[in-house]
Amino acid sequence: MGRQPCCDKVGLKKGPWTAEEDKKLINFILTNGQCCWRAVPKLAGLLRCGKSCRLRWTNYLRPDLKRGLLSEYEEKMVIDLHAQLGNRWSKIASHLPGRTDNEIKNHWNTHIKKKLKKLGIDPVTHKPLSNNTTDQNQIKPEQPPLQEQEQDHHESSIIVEPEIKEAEKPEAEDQFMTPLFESMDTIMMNGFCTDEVPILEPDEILAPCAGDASTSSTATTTSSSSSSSSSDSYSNNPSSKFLEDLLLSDSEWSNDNNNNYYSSMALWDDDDFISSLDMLLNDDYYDSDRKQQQQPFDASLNQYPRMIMDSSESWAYGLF
DNA sequence: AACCAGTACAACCGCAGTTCC
DNA sequence: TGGAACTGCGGTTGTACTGGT
Repeated sequence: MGRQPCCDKVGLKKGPWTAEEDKKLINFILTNGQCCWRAVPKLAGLLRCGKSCRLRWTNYLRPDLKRGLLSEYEEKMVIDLHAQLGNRWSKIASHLPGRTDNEIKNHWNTHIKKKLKKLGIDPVTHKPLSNNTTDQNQIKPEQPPLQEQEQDHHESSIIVEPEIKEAEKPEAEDQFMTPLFESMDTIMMNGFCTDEVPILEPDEILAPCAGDASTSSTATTTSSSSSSSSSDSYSNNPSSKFLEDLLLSDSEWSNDNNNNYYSSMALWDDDDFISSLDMLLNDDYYDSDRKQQQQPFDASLNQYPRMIMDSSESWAYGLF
């Protein structure tokens, strides 16, 4: 017997999600938590496969996601991490709270690659492009990309990140930071590391899964098996404490970032999240107060992705 | 106004790893 | 211990949008 396909294919919807589907999914996860994605579409009344639901949730609907372009700081972080980890987007994403692997991957392919090339840096090897030629293929045979080098490490069981003990990660990663970006190093040397910024797990926000709250967090994209220890430590703490700490940090960060990006971080405390979701799930409420809902947000700080947003869809984006 | 090429990003696909029985 | 089920990940595709002509 072959493996059962992830979905029946027949009769299942594909393509862009509608607001109605989003609502159903959010409603379901709100009441049931994240468990058994295969069963989600059936139970939630969606004509989607479980995989599609999971992706929609982790990449788009999760309340702890940041929306908008990556800040300059985040970009540098991505570049630096990419130099160390290669195309392991989920690992990279785990260092950037509120960002998904998909988002980072897209941003890399559409923005960062070009920027690096403009700066004369090979986005694959993270080394200066040859002056003689722009054909990076001529470099490759002599100088394998860091990514490939790391592959070799994997093959010889010398794995960069997985072998780093959780408690040692911040220091350990400092060692791996390349000097490509002095500012990054400076930040790291000053004691800031994204590993110290806990990733807000959905189960810290949402009502716990009826079945097993302890496992619900594993369904998030950013909570890979190597998700930071800090998130673990915070999972036992009230999220209000976490947010308190985080917001304090944010205010400091925003002073260091001209664009005040972090002031727009969409992290919610428990009460706000639930009440706001209830509010937003109610079209009438949201439609009538949409302008008011959006007022606190500076459009320049919340550069939502270009989307088709009619009045029935925009409720979802008010979340972020 | 219409067309077209380039861009950005959501979503899909298929494979690999993990868990469970 | 092996296989099925489930989940996560990275690569790729599809399509809406933008800007130029």
